[in-house]
Amino acid sequence: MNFDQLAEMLFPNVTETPEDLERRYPPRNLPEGAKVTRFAPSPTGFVHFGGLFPSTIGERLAHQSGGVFYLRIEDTDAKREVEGAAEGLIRTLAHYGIHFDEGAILGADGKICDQGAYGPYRQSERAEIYHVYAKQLVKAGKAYPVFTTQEELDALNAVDKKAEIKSKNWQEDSGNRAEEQQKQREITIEEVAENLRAGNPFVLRILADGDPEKKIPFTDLIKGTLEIPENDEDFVLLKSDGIPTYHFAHAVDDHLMGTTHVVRGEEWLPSLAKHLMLFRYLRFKLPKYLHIAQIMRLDENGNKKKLSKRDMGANMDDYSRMGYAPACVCEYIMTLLNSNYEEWHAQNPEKPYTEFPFNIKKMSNSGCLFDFNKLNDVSKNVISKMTAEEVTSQVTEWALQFDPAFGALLQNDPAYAQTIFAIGRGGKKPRKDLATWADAKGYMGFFFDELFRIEDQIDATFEKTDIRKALEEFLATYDPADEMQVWFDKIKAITDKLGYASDMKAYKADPAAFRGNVADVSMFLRVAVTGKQNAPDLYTVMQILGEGRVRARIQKMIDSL
RNA sequence: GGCCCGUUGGUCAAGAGGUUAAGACACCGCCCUUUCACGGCAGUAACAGCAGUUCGAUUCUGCUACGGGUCACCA
Repeated sequence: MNFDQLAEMLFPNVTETPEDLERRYPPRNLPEGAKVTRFAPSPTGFVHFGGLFPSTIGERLAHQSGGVFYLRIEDTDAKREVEGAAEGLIRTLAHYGIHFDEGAILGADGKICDQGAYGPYRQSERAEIYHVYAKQLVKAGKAYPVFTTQEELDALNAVDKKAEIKSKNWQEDSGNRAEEQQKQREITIEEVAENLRAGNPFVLRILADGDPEKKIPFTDLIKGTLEIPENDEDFVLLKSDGIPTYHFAHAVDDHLMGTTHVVRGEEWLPSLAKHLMLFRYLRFKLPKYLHIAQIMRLDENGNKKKLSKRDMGANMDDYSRMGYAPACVCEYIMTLLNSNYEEWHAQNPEKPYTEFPFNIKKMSNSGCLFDFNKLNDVSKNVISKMTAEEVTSQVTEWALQFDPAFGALLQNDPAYAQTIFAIGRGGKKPRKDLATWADAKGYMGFFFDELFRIEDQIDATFEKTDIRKALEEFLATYDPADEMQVWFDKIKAITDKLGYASDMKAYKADPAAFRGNVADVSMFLRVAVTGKQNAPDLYTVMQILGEGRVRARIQKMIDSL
């Protein structure tokens, strides 16, 4: 077989050589130790939690080392592509603080465009580049074409690939594959010529020289030393439409774009042998690999499952809807990424997570389960440190989008809203009640007459006449100008008048001696004023509500008794 | 089924041939407190199993079990 002749027949239009490309995309001029990483999604939908994860790692590695973080769109499968997905991806990532130095970016017109010297950054636009290397491989006798007729191709596209694989008999399959592969390798130059004349499409397959009985030692930066069986499968490099498969595009792109560290999910581990083979055939320097463990969830039977697209917590847009602040989600991701992050954060409470010395060695090599409890806790801590102003504007922004009626109330009187969110904020022991913006309504809704209603009842064990008397007495002596202590002393006085205990210690010593205590009287007032048994400090609440609202609500409660 | 990866409390995890096997979340109790939240203090709870190496193994080796991933002209 004359490989030069074959290469010319298959790629007559390719005139460039790999050397030309090397010149066009020279090595990057970066300081020692600078890492070049990328996020390389296929535009098939929204950003997945499992996608934000590796992109955060890539971003940290690059920017922490003074390197480059770029975005490459892997749109080599036109069948699965979703319109606008790439744009959405970029927007969502930016929302979570993931910004790219180069690659596919969002132009002023909201459309994708390229920025940087190593483009194009959309694989669909790089066909000629791949073909240069494809031709080289054919010339070297490392790749060969396999022809199919159009009818066969249509039939192939028609079947559900996944269903077919599942129903396959594995043992039978492995024997057949080697046989069929051998037959395809033996194609003659005449057969190629004939097929090309007939206009039959072909795929380009690699000529695998591996022996799966032999193991290649390989060091993954997260997994450590692994043993990879050599690849003996003549996998597809170019599909019949001339577009490369992931494997081929990965080798060519990450080489030309100068990627130093490939961060991707561990589901790629089984195809690593293919990539090692490609880099060897193409004489490319192998990048470092970080194969990260999957994010899991618990299924109905209590087994761990890969967090899939349909699961709650998978789509990053879900977090926006649920009211999680991006800063909280990022913080949570950091706790999952590096086990010593929380410790560092405790010691450096004021520093942003971007200053954390992210360390590959501290990354888990087993999967982790998504934990809303932990996310909520992290969120409460993050939000408790925000200023009232910040919380007000974020809650308002969230509510306007997802709870317009509530949003309108907040927007109507921003100063009032801010006073509400200032409760317990600041100081050494800030209130930690909000985990999401959506929680705000439940805690604070009663401040608005439109949302106020009696949610918790006063315990039926108390005499209605006691309640009425307490509330009436309070109205009689209530003066909003009172200092807190004066205000509470008045409540104590009412308590004593009722024959309740104003001294909690005395009450606890002998509960039977009293009909109730000052906490009970406070509870009457709290339910009347807030509609709830649990609320922030009642004095503060009354101060914010103002005399009119306080009196009206208490009167309404008296009337209802 | 083959191949690959993994397995420390309910969850995330530190650790390393000799430790009372950290810490965080969750849960529970107590204290503080007029309720809630916060805060403080304590508590329940773990090295998947079996062999081997060793004076000693959760840590090293092997096997088993379990979990996950993968086996496309998808990425």
